[in-house]
Amino acid sequence: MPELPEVETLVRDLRGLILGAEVARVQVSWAGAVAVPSARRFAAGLKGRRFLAVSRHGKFLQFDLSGSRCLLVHLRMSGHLAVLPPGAEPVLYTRVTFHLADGRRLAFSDPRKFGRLWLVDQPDLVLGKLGPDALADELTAEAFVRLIQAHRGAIKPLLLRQEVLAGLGNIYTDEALFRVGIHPLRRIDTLSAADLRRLYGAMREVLEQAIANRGTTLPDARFRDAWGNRGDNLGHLSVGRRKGQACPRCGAPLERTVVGGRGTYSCPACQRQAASNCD
DNA sequence: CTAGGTGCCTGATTGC
DNA sequence: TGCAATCAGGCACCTA
Repeated sequence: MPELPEVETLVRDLRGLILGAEVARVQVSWAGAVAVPSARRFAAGLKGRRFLAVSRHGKFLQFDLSGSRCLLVHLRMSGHLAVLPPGAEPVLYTRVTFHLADGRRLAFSDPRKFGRLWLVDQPDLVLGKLGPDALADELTAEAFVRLIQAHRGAIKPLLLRQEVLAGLGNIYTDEALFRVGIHPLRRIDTLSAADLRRLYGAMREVLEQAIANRGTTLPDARFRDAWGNRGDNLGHLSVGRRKGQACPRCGAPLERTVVGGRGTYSCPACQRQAASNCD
């Protein structure tokens, strides 16, 4: 499931591949993939545009196009983008194909059909609801502490809310909480500012390490970079998908629970529930 | 406000 | 063995 590091990996790859390229024609194979506008207007509106910039906001990819238009892509669960050389076999589950003027294709594939694309004049119409990006320079440790302390309830579900903090998903949230020994259900009001500063540091480390490793490709997942290669970060996960295996810090068997409806991996010894949750 | 549920989807996994 | 039921999961949306 692409989270911030996987999206960043794709952004960096695509930047090198398609900047300056012109869209000759767009083929929408599944109209549901286009959120805004209609599939027909989406295809027509992209024709003849050039890719001027590629960036990322949380898990959204942003492609700035000539003519002051903007293509936004969210991969959700199983979406992917790949640049195919002329004559390459089509990718399975391709939903939208951008035929480039130089003969290559940018293919958006998505078996689960959760991913969406937008063609807009103002990206803020879609991105404006997002909280600060988890790796943004402006998100200092102090800003992070204030951001978290503005909310109540359990820490993990809050970290997953994109309108609060953009970019974290299930895997890296679990990793960051493990690194600082905080239980996923720990109530925010029981965490000190020092706890939250440490969580901030762990979050940035986990994300930056995953980007350096070109993302995490889970055994049963499909994430690939723009070249079709798997990410190398799987072996660097401490708890993710390691139910029953030994905690890398204390050796206790790691457990899988459900928090906020999401599979959650943690160490029952290193990440104890706060006492205040039990009174 | 937060918590908890449902629907969207389909490949993989589980159950009988 | 084989088929059907269930699960996973990001996000929007709904209700309590």
